[in-house]
Amino acid sequence: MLKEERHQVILNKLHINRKVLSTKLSEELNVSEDTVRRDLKELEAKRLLYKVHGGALSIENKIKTYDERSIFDIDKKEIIAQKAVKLIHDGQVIIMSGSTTNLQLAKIIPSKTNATIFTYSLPVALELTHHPSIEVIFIGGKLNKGAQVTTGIDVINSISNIRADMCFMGTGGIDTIRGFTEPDWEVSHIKKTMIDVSDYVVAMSTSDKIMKVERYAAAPIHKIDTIITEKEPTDSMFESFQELGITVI
Amino acid sequence: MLKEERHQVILNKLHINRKVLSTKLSEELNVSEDTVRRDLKELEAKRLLYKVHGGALSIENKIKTYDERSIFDIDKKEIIAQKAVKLIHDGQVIIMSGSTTNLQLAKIIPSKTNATIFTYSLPVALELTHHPSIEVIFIGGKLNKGAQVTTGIDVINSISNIRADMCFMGTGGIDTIRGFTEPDWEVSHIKKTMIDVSDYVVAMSTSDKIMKVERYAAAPIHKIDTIITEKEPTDSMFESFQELGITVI
DNA sequence: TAAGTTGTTGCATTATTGTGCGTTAAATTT
DNA sequence: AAATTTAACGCACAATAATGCAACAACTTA
Repeated sequence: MLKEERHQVILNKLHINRKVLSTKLSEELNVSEDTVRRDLKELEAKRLLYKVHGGALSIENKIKTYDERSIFDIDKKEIIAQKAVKLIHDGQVIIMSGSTTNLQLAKIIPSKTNATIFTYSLPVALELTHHPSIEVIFIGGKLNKGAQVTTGIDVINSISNIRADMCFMGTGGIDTIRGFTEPDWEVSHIKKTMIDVSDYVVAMSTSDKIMKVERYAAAPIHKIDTIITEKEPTDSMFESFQELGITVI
Repeated sequence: MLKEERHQVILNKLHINRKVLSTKLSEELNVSEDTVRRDLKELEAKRLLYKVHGGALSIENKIKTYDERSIFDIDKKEIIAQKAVKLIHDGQVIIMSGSTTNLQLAKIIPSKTNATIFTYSLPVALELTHHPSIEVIFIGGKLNKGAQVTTGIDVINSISNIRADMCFMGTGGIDTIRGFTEPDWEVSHIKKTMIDVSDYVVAMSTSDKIMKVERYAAAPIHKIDTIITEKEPTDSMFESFQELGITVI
């Protein structure tokens, strides 16, 4: 493996995971830790990462305003994204909501994938900017600064004009009785619309959201086709969902 | 095997595998490694690949790594932004286009300023995300990945529904006869629409764009109210514009 | 046709680069 | 403070690159 290749692998890993460990890299790349260190040193000199004891951290952490360091459960979300990305196929029209899980998903879509993605999330759109072949349509509207997504009636109007094969969304809570719920009224409406225009609905959430009920209903449970969490689908907590015919991954 | 043939083979391999090794190529093409190196050198000069120790990688990879695009003339653009920010007042509705100058401007808007800003630029919107009081409306549409802005008919439609007090835009070229021109057809249309719906038009550009004419007309010169460059407004290059009643800052 | 011109290739030689290892120094953890 | 982990430094060795030169072929010109 060429040096440049290693560098790209390292940067790629860093982009997805926010950090890399020298020891792990040494194993994965089949080179000595010395070489890894030299690689990191070079990349640091180019300001593409910054080195710390034991490895390196993504420079984006420092620059990006959107504070990705504060993402909880980033490893769980990465697992979820890994499962979700398998559902994406060429030619699909996909809607993605504005969760950090979706951001992780956007990062790992294979570069050969050819699809159309609608989103109202600034970070997701920015991420997809680096993808060579995905067509990205941004759904405009009033910007919610905290979540860095657009909201409001414009968003709902725009979405209702879409006809999507699939939608991926983060979730406030999923419950067998109360269905899919959100803590924010606006968001619940947007997601309701997303679900209405999508043939296939994928709910992504960490397992702590399962059987949790938030204030505003977004959709009854039967509207959800697939639930993705970081746990094994054989976990007993999913039984009642599977009985309702929902696929759990 | 002729040189051109080898070149084709190399590029082909590169397209498939994303990398080639000098040693392997030497074997496969039945030429010395020296020749392979010379081939790679030539192809690199033509920007068809980039050479590294041991072989070469496809050019797309390089671009990815080159993520941090160096902004040209950043100091000039800062000066322009400093001048422009003085034109912003509370309560205004402003449209900002997607230039790096506008990004600089977005960065320095005082936190006490209270205004509504429409934009179709991802970086500008992201930047304004930190501003405590500006209301940001993002104009959705198909995403142009290179420039990180939305384009297309949706953008034009959205803009034509706005009524703005002021618009700030980067410019391709400004000429007393041919007016305000752009190298990109789509962009020229978007800017034309922006100008139509704005009461006051501010053109921001580095001085090298003055008297330059690009391919597509965006607006006749009398539609421009103010021109901002990094130079002093007393500079002789602005005389003809001032005679036309345009303010130069 | 002969001589010259140009471009391509391979080889020998000399630099440069990339890598791993042993040792010592620094940082981190216990 | 001691033990452990990680980093840094110098060195040796191998792989790769650059350079100058000579051989050769294809073509042009006298």
